[in-house]
Amino acid sequence: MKNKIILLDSNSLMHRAYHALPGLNNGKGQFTGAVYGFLNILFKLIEQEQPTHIAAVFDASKKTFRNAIFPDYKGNRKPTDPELAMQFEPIKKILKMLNILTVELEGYEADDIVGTLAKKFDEPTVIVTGDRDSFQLVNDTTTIMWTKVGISNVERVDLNYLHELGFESTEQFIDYKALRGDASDNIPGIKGVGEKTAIDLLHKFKSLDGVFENAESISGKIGEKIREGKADAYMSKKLATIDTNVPIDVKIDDMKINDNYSPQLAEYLSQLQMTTILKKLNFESVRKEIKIVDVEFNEFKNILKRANELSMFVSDNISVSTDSETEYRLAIKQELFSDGADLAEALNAVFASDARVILYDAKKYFVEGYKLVNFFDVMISSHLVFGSEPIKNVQQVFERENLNAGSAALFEIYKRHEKLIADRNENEALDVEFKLVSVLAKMQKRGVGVDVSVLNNLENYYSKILNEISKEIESITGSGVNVASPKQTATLLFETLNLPHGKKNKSGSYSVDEETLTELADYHPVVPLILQYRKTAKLLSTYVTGMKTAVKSGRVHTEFNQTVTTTGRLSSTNPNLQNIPVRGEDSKKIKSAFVAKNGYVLLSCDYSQIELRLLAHFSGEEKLIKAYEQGADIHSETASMIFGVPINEVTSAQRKEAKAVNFGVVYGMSDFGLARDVGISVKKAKDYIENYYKTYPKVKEYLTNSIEFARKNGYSVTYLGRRRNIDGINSPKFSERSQNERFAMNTPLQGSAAEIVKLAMIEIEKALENKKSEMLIQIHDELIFEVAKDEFDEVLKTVKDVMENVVKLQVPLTVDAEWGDSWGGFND
DNA sequence: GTGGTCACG
DNA sequence: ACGTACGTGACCACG
Repeated sequence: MKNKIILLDSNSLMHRAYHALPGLNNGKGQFTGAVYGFLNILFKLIEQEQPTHIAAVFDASKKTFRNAIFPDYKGNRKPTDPELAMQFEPIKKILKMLNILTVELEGYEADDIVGTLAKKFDEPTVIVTGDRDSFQLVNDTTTIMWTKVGISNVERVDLNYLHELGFESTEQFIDYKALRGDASDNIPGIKGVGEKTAIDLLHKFKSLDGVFENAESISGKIGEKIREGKADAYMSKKLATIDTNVPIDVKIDDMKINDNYSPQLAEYLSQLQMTTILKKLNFESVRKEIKIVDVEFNEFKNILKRANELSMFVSDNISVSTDSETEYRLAIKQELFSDGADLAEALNAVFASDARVILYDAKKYFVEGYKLVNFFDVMISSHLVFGSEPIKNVQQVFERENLNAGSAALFEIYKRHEKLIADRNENEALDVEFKLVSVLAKMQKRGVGVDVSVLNNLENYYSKILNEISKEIESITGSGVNVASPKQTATLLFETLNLPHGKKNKSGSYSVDEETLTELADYHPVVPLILQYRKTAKLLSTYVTGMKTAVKSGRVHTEFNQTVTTTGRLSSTNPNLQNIPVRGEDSKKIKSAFVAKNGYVLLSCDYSQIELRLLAHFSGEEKLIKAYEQGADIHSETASMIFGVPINEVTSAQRKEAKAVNFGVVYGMSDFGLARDVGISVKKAKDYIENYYKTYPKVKEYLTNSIEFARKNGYSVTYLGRRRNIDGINSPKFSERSQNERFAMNTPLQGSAAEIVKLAMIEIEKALENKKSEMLIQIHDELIFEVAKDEFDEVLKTVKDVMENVVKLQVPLTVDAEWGDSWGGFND
């Protein structure tokens, strides 16, 4: 096949695309218009021109050899918009993944390099640019695709085109510029010579040299100006002439196209939410070539026997693949159809195979009682690969990878993710998640004991209270308002009763949340009743009635999700056992319904201030480290420092405020947020924060670094290397940018804490393997066990020991323990 | 299905 | 001038 080269004047194209689509962003604060427009031009031209080689050329710096000739060259240029500037790294990254060579060289403009390459290879070449300067590069083999206006209007510029413009040669085109100048590049040309004069002169004298050879014969004012402007004209010619001898080492093979795109490409494009581009790229090679082979059970088993790696997908059949191209399908016995294999038998065969089994949601199979020895869970790898975005279902994963559901697609995703995770140093994070899968499955299956009679009593108790409150509200207000409806409550309080209103909520009506109502408590007797009603209704519906429906054979079995949170924490659903009330008398009532079985106690072990300790560890702040080493009360310590009082004179109010500051740091504190939480003025809060950072300067430094890291890389990273995408951190919108900065500060702390707990869980599960005692629940920094009384001392020691020593930090980790016959009646 | 509210770390 | 604490899930009303 004959060669054909496409050379992209990338800076010019990025500018064109950016100005055609200036505001285009993906809704996450990332501007993508230039990238999007650039790729659209690129793909259109690839299709149209069918090149064999491509290079994308960039400007390396603003100052070039032209500035040595004329310091003001391009001196009138405004700085590049930051919204455009931030798109250069993404486009280069994408070009790399497309296997398209990017070229840049310090001191040279893109069009010099383009000109050099065009001349060097002497092959049919198409230069893509929005810049008319490059017209001088046109010759018999080189044409230009010129993005005349915007990005969709592309014209082919060849020698004929130049003739039609009135130029007899490319040389004339340069001379034209030497005479006329170029305002946009700040090339002076000859003062007083405009477009028309320049063209007239070139028609008459053919060239710049010709003009000056005959300069004396040009009469009038214009002749004078031309003679005066000789030096300017020749300098302008130098500036306008593209340097085709740039010392650059590119071989033609470096530019060879290769559509074996990087596996990261689809992922990255979908991260930028460039769905149109994704479609255009047709990541369908896998899809198109999939061979589907229907097999019987014996053949199926033979395939399993031969496999080293095996993906499995279950729908109305069970399909397996040992590569991305072929799918072996086994029909499953359905209710209406008697033929086909038994699903359980087929699954057992799969999991008994020596192969690594690639599947979606391994925990589901563990819970169903299958034993998976060697597996790769695509649900979990997706959560890591997608920057810790929540994974909702398998369909979402296939969509993001641009593949159709099937076992071959799962195999393809496995290959992509395995490489990606290794490249991103997330192997350890992945490994921990995989090891945790079976641990969580066991915890779910164990469940926790619930005494339903306690719940029944509570149901009566709270129902009665609710009835009474309702009656009282009705008698006070004279109307049957439904307090559960924020809308009705707002109407009652702010229209009927005319109480002073506070903030509005998102939907524009006045908020009736707890904070607002607490402030209004003294205004009208109905307000405290509403608050009390709400609290009681919550307890009744969520924790009493709701829990009752979740009890199966005396136990509730929550579901722990590994792929929901953005920080790497677990979440708990159906029912959520991570938000059982802990404060106040009612919490004890509810918790007393959770009971240990006969001969056992419930043991709770929780990390003390794990996130603050991680802050001390990561920041290396000596004062914090020392305080923790000495087992000091960190909140009092902080209070003493920020309020400037001796440690033994810190009041409980000061300690409370300092505690809020300490929490605030972990959340990426703002003065406003702290003020609101503590109930002090913003000014005071600002002082506290300032004092805090003065006291612990390395904490400040650490947090700044966390933000800088996210800004530079687009993600935050945890102890084990988990990444969370932080993509709005460069947003021009203050609130969005600030929010992302808080994410950047909080994620490494919350995420690393979550990982430490996960590591402990894995080790504890192993340590308790041959014990009667079992781990049941995880509540972020707390683990709850059902411990056989005769194993108690040993188990407590083991658990505490593992939790405190599972990682080695610059500060000690400490664990507090409580235990009792029920969750509510702890007696330590 | 979404928003408001409130339970937790 | 901007308009906030970080991370979740369940329940209710309402469209």
